[in-house]
Amino acid sequence: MQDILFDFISKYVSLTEDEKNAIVSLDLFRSVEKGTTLLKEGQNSKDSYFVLKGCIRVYYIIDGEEKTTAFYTEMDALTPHCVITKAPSEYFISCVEDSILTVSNSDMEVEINSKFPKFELMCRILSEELLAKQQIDFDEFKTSSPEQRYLNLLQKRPDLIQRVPQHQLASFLGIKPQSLSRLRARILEKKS
Amino acid sequence: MQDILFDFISKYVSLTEDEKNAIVSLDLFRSVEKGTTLLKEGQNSKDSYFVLKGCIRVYYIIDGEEKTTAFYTEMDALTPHCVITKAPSEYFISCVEDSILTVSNSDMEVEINSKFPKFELMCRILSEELLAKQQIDFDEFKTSSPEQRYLNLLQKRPDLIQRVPQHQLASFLGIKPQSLSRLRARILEKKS
DNA sequence: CGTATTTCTTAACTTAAGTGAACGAATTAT
DNA sequence: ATAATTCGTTCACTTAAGTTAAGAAATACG
Repeated sequence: MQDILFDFISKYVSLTEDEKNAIVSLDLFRSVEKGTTLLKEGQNSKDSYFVLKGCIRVYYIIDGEEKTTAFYTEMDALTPHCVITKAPSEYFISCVEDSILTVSNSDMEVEINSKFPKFELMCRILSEELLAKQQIDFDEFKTSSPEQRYLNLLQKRPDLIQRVPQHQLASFLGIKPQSLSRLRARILEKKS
Repeated sequence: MQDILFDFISKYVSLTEDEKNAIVSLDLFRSVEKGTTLLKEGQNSKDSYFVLKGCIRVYYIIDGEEKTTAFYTEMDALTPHCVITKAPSEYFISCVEDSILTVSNSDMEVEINSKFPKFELMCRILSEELLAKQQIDFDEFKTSSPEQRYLNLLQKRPDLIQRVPQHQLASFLGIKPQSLSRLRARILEKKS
């Protein structure tokens, strides 16, 4: 399981055995059950996550309704907004499936980063990359219709459509569950 | 003018006079005329921008139509996607107004970052912050209607609505110019 | 195993966005 | 200065998403 983490890190920097051991000794690995809430609205957590296996989601509760805005699966890293701003969280994070994660505290990260400049470098490259990637995702979202967004998702993350409940997918696509059902029926119609 | 840049930097790290001089000696400042194209689709630029004064925009040309997805104004930093991925740009960047920018080459940045670890730290903090901020923007976009998005923009960036052409604003809000006109008329109606 | 709950789909109706066209106003080019 | 183009708004019409409600399917749970 640890290998997944080191495979991921190796895309950015190369680690010595000592450095790898330093990471392992932090004891970051956690198994979490489907349905577990990792972060609640209003909380002031310092934890960041990296998904080794499974799926977690970010959602808001607006007017009593759950609005899912993001899914994180294998090899995805998530630093919640509240960790950066040190303000209470505006959203929830919970497990869509039984998952294995690393959970790292931001104090811990500051310490590691100052001890190993290599991590600082990795974090910079990683967040620049994530920022650029997310910009493209946002641009695609803005410039396409719900139907195009669904077809796009089908191309880029086909697994999500299988493993995630429809009503969560719907808000992820910026529409209502009923509209997603209808839209899918429409697409099937067109194909035939 | 330089002070704006140093004010910005001081939010993240504090610089010595030597370090400030090192930056000034890079000769990053550029005046650009309204309408100037800074980056074209297909180009492989290494330049990043920081807006000291004015406004620049990111837009795609999709089926012959301009789709504006982002505006950068005073104190905003923009590293184009192609600089990160080293692939040809998918979008254009141009000046909405006469502007004063800093333009920095990524080779230059690598050099500075290795010379002054402080910059590395600043870049990491900055991109983490931008990533978090953009995530919230994306979430708000997903969870609200065009009308709510317009009202939200009116709150958060009222200047944009004044200084930017309507048809560019429209695609920024994910709709057509005609829909933006109608939506604004609808809001005025409601108020009275 | 069966009941309760949640989830997904369908349908009818409402509301808002997309489309194509027209027109005046503003901007730009010559 | 004038012509040409671009821009913003309005309108009528089309299409798709929101809403409300109902029923079927899947899932959770005692």
